[in-house]
Amino acid sequence: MTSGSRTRATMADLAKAAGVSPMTVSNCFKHPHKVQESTRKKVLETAAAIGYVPNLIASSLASGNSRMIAALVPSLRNSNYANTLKGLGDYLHTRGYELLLAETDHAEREEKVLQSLLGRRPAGIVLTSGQQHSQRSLELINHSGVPVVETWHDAQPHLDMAVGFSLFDAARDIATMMVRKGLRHIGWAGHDKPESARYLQRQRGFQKAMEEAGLRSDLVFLVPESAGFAGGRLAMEALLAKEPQLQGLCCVSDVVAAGALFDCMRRGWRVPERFSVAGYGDYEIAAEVPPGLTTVNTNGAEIGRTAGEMLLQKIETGRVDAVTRRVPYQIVIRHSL
Amino acid sequence: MTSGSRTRATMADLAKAAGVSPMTVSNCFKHPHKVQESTRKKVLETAAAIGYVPNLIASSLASGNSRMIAALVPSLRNSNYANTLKGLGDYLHTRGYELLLAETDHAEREEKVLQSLLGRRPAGIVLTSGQQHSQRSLELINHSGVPVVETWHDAQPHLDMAVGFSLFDAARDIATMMVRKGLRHIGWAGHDKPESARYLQRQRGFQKAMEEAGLRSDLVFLVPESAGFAGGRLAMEALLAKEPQLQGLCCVSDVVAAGALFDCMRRGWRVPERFSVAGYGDYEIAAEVPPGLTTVNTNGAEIGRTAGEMLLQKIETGRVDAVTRRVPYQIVIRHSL
DNA sequence: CTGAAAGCGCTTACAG
DNA sequence: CTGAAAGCGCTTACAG
Repeated sequence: MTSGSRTRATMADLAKAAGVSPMTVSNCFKHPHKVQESTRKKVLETAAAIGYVPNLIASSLASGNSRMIAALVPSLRNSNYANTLKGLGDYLHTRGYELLLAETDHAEREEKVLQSLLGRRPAGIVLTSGQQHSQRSLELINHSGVPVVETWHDAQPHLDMAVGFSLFDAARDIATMMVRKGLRHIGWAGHDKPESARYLQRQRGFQKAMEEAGLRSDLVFLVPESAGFAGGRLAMEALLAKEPQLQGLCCVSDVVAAGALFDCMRRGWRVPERFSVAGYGDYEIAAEVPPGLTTVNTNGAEIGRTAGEMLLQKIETGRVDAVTRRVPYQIVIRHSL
Repeated sequence: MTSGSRTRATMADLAKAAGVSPMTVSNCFKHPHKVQESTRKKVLETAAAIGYVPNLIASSLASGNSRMIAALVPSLRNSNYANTLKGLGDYLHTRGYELLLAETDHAEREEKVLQSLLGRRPAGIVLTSGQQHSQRSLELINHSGVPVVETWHDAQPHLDMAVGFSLFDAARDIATMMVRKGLRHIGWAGHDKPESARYLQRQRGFQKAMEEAGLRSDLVFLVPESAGFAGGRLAMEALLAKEPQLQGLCCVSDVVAAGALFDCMRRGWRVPERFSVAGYGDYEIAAEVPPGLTTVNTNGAEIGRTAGEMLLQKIETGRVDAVTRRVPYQIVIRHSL
């Protein structure tokens, strides 16, 4: 049942059909108050009757506003980014903007992707910084003059605007919570990706909490990001070898934390009686892996929505209330500590 | 360090700078063979020097091809869809197309989203059918005349083209595998979403395998999709009550299967000696949850890439080799059965 | 409240 | 191989 009229009605067609000029049609959609009630009604009815759908490409070219926001994400598989994209997309939709998406895990590819995206003349760009951006990428964006917001970023923006939360504070808070439970020998399972400031900030937050409590802050083991759940087991093994009295593990992510919980199950250790585990991210698995992972929810959707708000404010008014915004995180208490 | 020249160089600027006509510039990019080597070289160099980025909005309007593919997905959190999007996006990028993304979980919202998207004049549409599409949605698409491919779909396309795999076959194959392991009492943990043919097809595949083996095919329990991992536990409990000798559980998804494995751990049941579990989807968790979940990999990325291929073939040549394509699935053998 | 006209930055037959 | 000209479907001052 494929068919479809290949020639869509244009604004001129609609104008003729409704017996008005094209510009009145345009006003009916863009500035309804400028046109008389009865005229508008007639135009809108005619539009529905002939199935008129405004051509936003022509609109973009004529108005200089594409109403498209380009989003670059390192990976859709990361549910944090997926949430950010959902928060962003939902917000944009309510404002009549569309999402132009590109996934780029490599910095080199990022430049090419950016080139293509920029050709589309997006009204704004959302950078989700799983990685650092190359100098050339920054130049491309800068030269384009398109407003940008960096997400999952808690420092000063590299470019224009930024939204995120304090990775440091969040890690410190949950580590402090372990201390308050009475644990004295606590390890950190991190990732060995030195170029990622994000992981380092979390680790520093953990270490700060240990120092504040007068505890060892060197029970640190870094696993490759690619290890997935297995990273939790690797960290358990390494840190237990270093400190046999280890009572708990504070993890760089829920994936690693879930891996640690699996390892506890394997060992027959009860959680949290025998061993405690803290996660980071509040992924879906956190709620489901027994006995429930205590973790920090970093509110990805809200980060996305905030990024959208900042961008549209900048696009439509030329200015923003604040170039950096923080989105609150929450510690979600379940039963793993 | 925000700046950026708000006024970007146009093709006319570049033409003037390079001392040629705009149309020669256009040809340098679109039909390089039509222009003399030396001329082309000069134009390209000048373009790089002034940082010219072709305006694809103007290009789209003039040529009638937006080179944008609109993709509608029910949820980005589902890693199957995330993979499909990645496969699609990577392919489109190599072909100079961009991805216009929208997430819609509700059929009603889908219509509004479709309206906006269609206004963008996408060259093609990818529908990822987590749900049925409303009559109105189908009409909208049909009326637009834009080529569409439905993904994760194994029957005849509702609209135009479809790409997927046999949900039935995949489920039957993995269930048959359980039978071959010598299991006699096998249950099905499915989802109670009657409108989803997708779940039903898997269930039928399971039941077919049981019938072929002369085993009971009524050990079926449906859990709400929203139950997540907990669904596995619920199904275990219900089916064990129905058949105390239950030896294995064939699951509608890896999430449910992982939940079943968690429940086995909780019970202290060794897998697969005491109990076997089969998954569906090969999500990240399948490889990581002990002892490793045997499951079916449905090749999401390949589905996305194939969708892209079909669409671009249709867009650029006006026809396709086949309106329906299947992407092979694989059974990934680990240790849960 | 309504409209004629120019223009957004490209592409595309059509000539030369 | 190169170019002048019309046109894609809108929006936007500017008049009336």
